[in-house]
Amino acid sequence: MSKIKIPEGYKTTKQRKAIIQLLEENITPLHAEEIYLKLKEKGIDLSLSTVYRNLDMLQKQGIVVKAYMLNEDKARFGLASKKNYLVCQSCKKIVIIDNCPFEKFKEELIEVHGFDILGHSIEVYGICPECKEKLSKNSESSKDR
Amino acid sequence: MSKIKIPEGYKTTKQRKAIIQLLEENITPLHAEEIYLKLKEKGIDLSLSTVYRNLDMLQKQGIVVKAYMLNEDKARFGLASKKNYLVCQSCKKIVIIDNCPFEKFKEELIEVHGFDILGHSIEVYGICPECKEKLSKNSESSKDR
DNA sequence: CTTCCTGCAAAGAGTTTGCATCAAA
DNA sequence: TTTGATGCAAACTCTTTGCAGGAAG
Repeated sequence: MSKIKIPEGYKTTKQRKAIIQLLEENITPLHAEEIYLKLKEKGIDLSLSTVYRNLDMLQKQGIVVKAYMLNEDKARFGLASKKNYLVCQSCKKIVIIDNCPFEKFKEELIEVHGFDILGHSIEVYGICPECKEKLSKNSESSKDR
Repeated sequence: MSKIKIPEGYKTTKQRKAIIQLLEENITPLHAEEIYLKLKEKGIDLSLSTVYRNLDMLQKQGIVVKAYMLNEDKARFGLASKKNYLVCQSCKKIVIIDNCPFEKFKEELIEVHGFDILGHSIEVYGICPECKEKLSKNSESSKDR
């Protein structure tokens, strides 16, 4: 059951429903082609251009956000509600930052620069606990205890 | 006089020097083509592929950062030292955030998620004071005083 | 002189678009 | 029915690459 509703004036097609559902299931923003392939695997019949056209529409409706990650040249698409996240540079796992502390910072920016703040995006790169453990094991065994 | 030095093993060509200098002069990260055109205007003879090749090298050396801005599909390139900024959505002016408050937040993330933090990027979108003023004038005059 | 750099043109990759067909309302 | 959505293939845009000539060390 999808929480996101298809906007007024747009038809409910199985491709569109599937794309939205997939975005809801995935915390990680996906490449257009990943969306296409994952849905194909699930037995949904669609084309890459349908994926792009739907993502474009959803972006214009403010439902989807398009973002480029560090050292990548393909756009990723995710739900607008999932915007601030941590990325593990080793396994690429993504962890959403729920209580974005940016709100506090906002006031400061408004004071100092006089900007009206409309929005923001934060990307943080690091190593997740699981990978940290694996990596330290490897370095220990290479030291041969 | 350029603060950035050309890395060891790379030759000092006029194109390379000019690209680095241009990046130093501009707070705003530039598109590859903008760099190409601006340098052409200054009378420097270069090609677009030279721009790309140099930016690529500088990025691998950690001197330059490649970033995509919201609603843009072309990469922008700026010096790595100029990473956190405010962007005016109206005039596209960029203001660098000097004292990034992220450091405080980092501790919190490490505690909550157990990530080792390697780096981060913050983009903030808003309207700068100048544009705000212009925009409010326009809406007043449209109200006809 | 040797090595690296450049310009040009061609190739590549991701994304967008036109058109005929198809399905939702 | 009417209107919007889809699939396909072609077109486009940005970026990368191969190669021969040229400049820096």
